[in-house]
Amino acid sequence: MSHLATQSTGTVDRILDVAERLFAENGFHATSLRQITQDAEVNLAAVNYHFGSKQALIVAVFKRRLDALNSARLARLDELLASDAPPALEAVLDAFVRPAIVFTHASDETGHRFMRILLRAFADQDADLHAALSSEYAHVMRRFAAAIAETLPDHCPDRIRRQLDFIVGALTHTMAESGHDDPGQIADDLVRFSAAGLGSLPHPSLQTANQVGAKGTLEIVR
Amino acid sequence: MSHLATQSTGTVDRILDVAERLFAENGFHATSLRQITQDAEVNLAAVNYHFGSKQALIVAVFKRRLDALNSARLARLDELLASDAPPALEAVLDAFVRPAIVFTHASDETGHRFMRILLRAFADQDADLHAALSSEYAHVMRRFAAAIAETLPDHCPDRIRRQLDFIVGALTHTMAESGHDDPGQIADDLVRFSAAGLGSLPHPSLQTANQVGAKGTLEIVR
DNA sequence: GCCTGATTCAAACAGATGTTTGATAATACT
DNA sequence: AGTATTATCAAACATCTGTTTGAATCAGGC
Repeated sequence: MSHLATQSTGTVDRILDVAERLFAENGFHATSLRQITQDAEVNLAAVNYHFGSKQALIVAVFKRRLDALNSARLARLDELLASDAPPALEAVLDAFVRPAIVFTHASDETGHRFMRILLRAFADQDADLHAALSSEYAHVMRRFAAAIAETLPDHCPDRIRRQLDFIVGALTHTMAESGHDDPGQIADDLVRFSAAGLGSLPHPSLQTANQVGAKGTLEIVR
Repeated sequence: MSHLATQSTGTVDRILDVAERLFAENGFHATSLRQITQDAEVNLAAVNYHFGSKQALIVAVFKRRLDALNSARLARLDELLASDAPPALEAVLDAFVRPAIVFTHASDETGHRFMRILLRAFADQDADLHAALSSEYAHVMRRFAAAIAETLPDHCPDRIRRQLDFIVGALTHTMAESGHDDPGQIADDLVRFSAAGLGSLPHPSLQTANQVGAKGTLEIVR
């Protein structure tokens, strides 16, 4: 018993909040359980009691926020697909990009903090972390890749998915580094930037036999 | 005495090589000096003797490779600017992107390893590291931003610099995550992608008064 | 030869780390 | 009521961390 089965006090939430902040500020390894439990005003043993280990705590911190972000993305995508007309490329990209940007620039610093953790997760190639996240993220990325492929029917889906990696990189980097600029402006720029980039794909008619083996990010974190 | 003043045996080089590998594999904090010195077959105290501290070793690992990469970039940019005709946007972007991609996909795994460290440096917002790198990188980024601004004379330089952040993000992410695909193909795609994105900048004529305060990545690591 | 500086080495230092333990307090159930 | 489960707590566990020390070894100059 012990792990996972509880929903009682604010202890586990307080741990998650403080851990999220400290992970973003100092990194996973550099943040000690004593630091977390002290700031959260809980006992040192509470982390191992409620989560099982430090590693499990890291994963828990991620899943909590990622669920919200991806839900927002998919909600916007569903809304797009519900209408009769096929969605424009810009609209699909906007559904993917804007929720992330908006979340990052939330009034409190929560979003910005979390996005720096996300960038860290890309850097730290932590096997457990990737495994935990891929189960959630894979679904989302597949749906967006499919929606984009539908707006660019002439193009190879693998190629599109590779380009999507560019967008993810630009988005992640921008979210982690950007200051307190106007989030709407940033989202506008990135959507336009990405749409133009995708639109510049050469037509497959003159495509020579090139390998698209492409073990890109898609297979690692989504 | 002690620090920095030596160039004797292969001890310091052996430490740098092993440290670079382990930092890329496990991160800075997760890599211990005992691990490094054991793999390098040198004494534990050698790191503190030759570099002064673990932090100084981290910086040293970076500077060694970054010098080579940025030199290659600037050499290609100079070559471009030397010709009479003003360079095309794609050519400037290529001079920035391709050396990084090629270096990342070097025959040995050195390049790929190092690029994962670089991504880690973006994630870990280490003050000392940023300070050490900015002194070198700032020069390079300023020159490329200027060259790009010259090929897009109508546009606001601040805006261009912000777009350059998108490219850096896409490049860094791609280099850190991409497998053993064809590097030339990746560079081609990214250059075309970036050029199209930059080319889609709206003309300043209809530019409303929007702030471009933009404390982007440029000021942090270059 | 001897001496001087630079380098290596084994050992110890002082602390921080994640995790476990066993007791204690709080809560829920019957 | 009383019993069982859940949660919190202080303390200790074993291990790892970066750094320092002082003696041993090597180099080259005189």
